[in-house]
Amino acid sequence: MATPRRVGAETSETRALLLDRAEELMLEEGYAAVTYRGLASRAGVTGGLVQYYFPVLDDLFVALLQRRSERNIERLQAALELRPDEPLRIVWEFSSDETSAALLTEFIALANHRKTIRAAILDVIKRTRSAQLQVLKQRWDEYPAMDGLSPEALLFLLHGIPKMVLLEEAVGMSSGHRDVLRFVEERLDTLEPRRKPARRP
Amino acid sequence: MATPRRVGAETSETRALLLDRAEELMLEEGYAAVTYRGLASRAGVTGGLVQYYFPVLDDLFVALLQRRSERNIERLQAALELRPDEPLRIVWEFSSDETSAALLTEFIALANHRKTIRAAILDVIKRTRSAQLQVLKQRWDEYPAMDGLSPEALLFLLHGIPKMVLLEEAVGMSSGHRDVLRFVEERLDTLEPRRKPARRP
DNA sequence: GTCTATACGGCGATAGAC
DNA sequence: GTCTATCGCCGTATAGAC
Repeated sequence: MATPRRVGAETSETRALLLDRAEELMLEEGYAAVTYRGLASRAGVTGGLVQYYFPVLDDLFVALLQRRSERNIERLQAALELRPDEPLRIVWEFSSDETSAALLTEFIALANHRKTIRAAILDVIKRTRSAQLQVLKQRWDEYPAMDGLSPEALLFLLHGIPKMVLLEEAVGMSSGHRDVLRFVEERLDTLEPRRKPARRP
Repeated sequence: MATPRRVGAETSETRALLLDRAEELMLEEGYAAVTYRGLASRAGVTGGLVQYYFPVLDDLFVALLQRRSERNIERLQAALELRPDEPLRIVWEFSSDETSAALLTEFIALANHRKTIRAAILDVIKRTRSAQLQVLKQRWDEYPAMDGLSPEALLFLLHGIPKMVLLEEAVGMSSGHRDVLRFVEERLDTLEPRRKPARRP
C-alpha cells in the first residue's frame, strides 16, 4: 500500500480562504476554471498548497458543495421560524435563489460522470428536500384538497419549476416563464393568503 | 488575420462516422471523454484527422447537437401526423425520452460557460419549442379552460417536468417523481381521452 | 502541520509535411 | 485528405524544507 498522504486540517484558515475563492471562481467562470493552478494564483498561494488541502480536485468540489448546503439549510430553517405560516412560499422562494441554482447547475454538470460528486450531490439534495418535506407535512391538513397531489409531488414542483426556469434562462430561453411563475404564485396566494396587499401588475 | 484553416467537407463519410462515434462516447462516458485522441482511437483514425473535420472541439459538439435536433424534430412531427388528436401527450412523451434528455444534460453542462455552445443549444430549444407550440395553439380552443395557463406556460410544464425528473434521476433522486407523473397523466387523460382502456395499477 | 519544487503523461490547439 | 511534431496548460504524485 501507499504511504499515507498528508492532508491539511479542516480548521485551517487557508483552507477556508481557498473554498471562498473557489466558489467565486466557479460562479464567475464555471467549474472548468477551478484548477489547482488557477485557484492558487487567485488566492495568492502555490498550486502545491491547494493540493495539500484537497489532494484530488473532487475533494474541493465536495467540500464546497457541503459547505453551501449546510448554510442553505440553516437559511431555510431561519426563514421557517420567522414565517411559520407560509412554508410553501418559503420553499418556492428558496428554490428561486439564483446563486444557489447556478452553483447547483455546475455541480450537476460535474456530477454527470464523476461518481464521488454524484454521491455528494444526492446527499445534499436529499437532506434539503427532507427538511422541507418535514415542514410541509406538518401543516398538510390545513391546506385544502390538492387534487391528489402528494406532499412529495408538490415539493418536487415547488422546487423543480423555479430550478427549470433558471436553468433555461441560463441559456437565454424564457418562453412561458413569466406565465408559469404567475400561475403558481396565484395558487400560493390561495393556499397561503398574504397579509399585505398584493402588488399591482 | 490568421491564415484560413483547411476544414473537411460536411458531406464526408469520415465526418459522419466521427459524429456517430462521438455521440456514443458522449452517452457512455460523458462529454469529458470526447477528446481528439479518445475519439480518434475509437474511430480508428488519428487525432489530427478528427481536427481536420472539427478544428475546435466545440465545432464537433455543435454539429452533434444540430444533427440530433433535426432528427428529433422530424420524429416529433411524424408522431403528430400519426396521432393528430393528442399533441399534449406527444409533447409529454417526447420530453420523457431518456437518451435525448441525457444528451441535453451533457450539452447544458457544456453550454454553461462556452458561448458558442450556448448559442447552438438556445437555437435548438427554440426551434423545438416553436414547433410544439404551433401544434398546441392550433387545437387550443378545443381544450377546456386551463385556469389561466397560457399555451407557452403549459408547454413549459409538459417539457420541463419530465426533464427535471430525468435530471434528478440521473443523480439518484426519485422523491415525488411517480406521484407527479401520475398527477399530470391523469390530467392528460381528461384533456385528451384515450381510446384504449387505461392500464391497471 | 504548512508549504515549496519538480516531474509525468494527457489534453486542446497550431503549423506544416506527405 | 491524412498524419506528425510541437506548444502550453492540466491533474496528480512525490520528496523534502520550514
